[in-house]
Amino acid sequence: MAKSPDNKITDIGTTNGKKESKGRRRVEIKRVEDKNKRHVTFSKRKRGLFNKAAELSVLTGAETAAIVVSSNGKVFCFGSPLPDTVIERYLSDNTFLLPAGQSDNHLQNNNIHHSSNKKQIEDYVEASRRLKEAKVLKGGKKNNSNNNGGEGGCSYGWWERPIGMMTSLEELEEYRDALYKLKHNVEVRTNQMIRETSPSTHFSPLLFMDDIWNSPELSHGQGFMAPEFNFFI
Amino acid sequence: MAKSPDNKITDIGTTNGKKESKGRRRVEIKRVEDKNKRHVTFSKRKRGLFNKAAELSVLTGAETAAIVVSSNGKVFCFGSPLPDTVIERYLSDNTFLLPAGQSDNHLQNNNIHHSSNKKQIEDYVEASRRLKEAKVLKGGKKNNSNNNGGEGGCSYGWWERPIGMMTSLEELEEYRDALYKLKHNVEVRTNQMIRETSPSTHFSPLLFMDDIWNSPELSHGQGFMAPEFNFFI
DNA sequence: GGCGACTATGCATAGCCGTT
DNA sequence: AACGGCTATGCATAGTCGCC
Repeated sequence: MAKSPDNKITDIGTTNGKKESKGRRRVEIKRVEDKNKRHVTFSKRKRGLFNKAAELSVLTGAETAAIVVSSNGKVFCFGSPLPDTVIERYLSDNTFLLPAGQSDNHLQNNNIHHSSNKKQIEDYVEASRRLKEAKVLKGGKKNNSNNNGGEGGCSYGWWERPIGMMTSLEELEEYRDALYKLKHNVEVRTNQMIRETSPSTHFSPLLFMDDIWNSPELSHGQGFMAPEFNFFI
Repeated sequence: MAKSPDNKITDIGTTNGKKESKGRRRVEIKRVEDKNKRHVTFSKRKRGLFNKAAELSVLTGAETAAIVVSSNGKVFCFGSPLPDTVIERYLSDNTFLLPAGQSDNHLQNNNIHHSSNKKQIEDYVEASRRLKEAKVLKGGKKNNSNNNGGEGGCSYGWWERPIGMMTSLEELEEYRDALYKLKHNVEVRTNQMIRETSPSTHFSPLLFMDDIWNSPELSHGQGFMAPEFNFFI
């Protein structure tokens, strides 16, 4: 066990303890206020993130992409096939269930969520950390639904949440029923359209996607990284 | 252990076999051949990747998104604001795609767009975006105080809206397929919940594959995870 | 003061095992 | 055959120092 016996995670800054070593110290997951340190952290961790993405890709054969936008608005990306390839994949597989409403007018879009999101994600990461710690300290069986998280209210509507976040059976069943209706609706409409238009001649919604996948010039590149990566690490 | 002079991940294979232990062992970064192990690695590392992305976001205030597509084709994603938000940022940052390049570091970033595919990709992205917008999942009854400013006040369920606005057959079919997937997701989840229904109306320990990420207590909707996340991991 | 290099350490995770 | 949990360990990285 690497941890010291008096592993008190919460008091890193030892009140009167010895001055710690020069090594890595535990850091709270909240915004780093010092601008300099923040930038360094950004660089280091961005690199680490991309590395992880690359490794995951190689190890498991998964396609991975990571996008990072610095607080200055600079965009960095990594993708195992090309970032765009993976993103296309995401968009095509995920056209449903997304909160949507993210308009196409880039920066203009002043989604109110954005600002409040920061705080929430901080809370959430912090809470997850505390949960993990609690588990470690207790060392016993997992203590689910413990009060670590503290805060309650979800600020997202239930319809915006992934299925896994729907906690009541009623919600799920209601949702399922709604989907049945919608499915039926769509099916009827689709068939109607098929009848109205032409036979099944033009069935290639994602044709060009395949073109991209199979393009030899694109597939040999393993893990693409934006050039910026090289000088803003 | 002393630091190795070169810690690039590519030199990992150098080490000769060391002693065996139960702890983590050095692993070469190459495809894991054993299917089971590969799956486990995928799950663990995907989780780690998302965690890193979240932390980076909190620490530095950056926007981050990560997309992972398993070798089975299942799509998982995380985004600090919503994944789509970050992706939009990324996509709209590709200003160099436009006739008048302006971005500083041009580069062929992930520029696969020079080919004839470019237009197609753009069209596709645009189409999927429109499709997504058509599916704005808003206006459900249920709670939610948090009236997100978007376009909230639809008194009818979203599934009751006319779908006549979808003008192309492709869109409809894609939509239908998406619904099938989603329906399946919901069904599986519902059944799972019914099976697990416990006296204590609260969260079942088995409820979420990734307790940290999906726990309603902890995630508040920030750091959005794709629904598919629930049945693969 | 930004950038690299270094160092000590926190954290992620490979392998295993017990449950479901 | 997926999942949660454990343990030991590799790896990432916070802080520091030295150089530009």
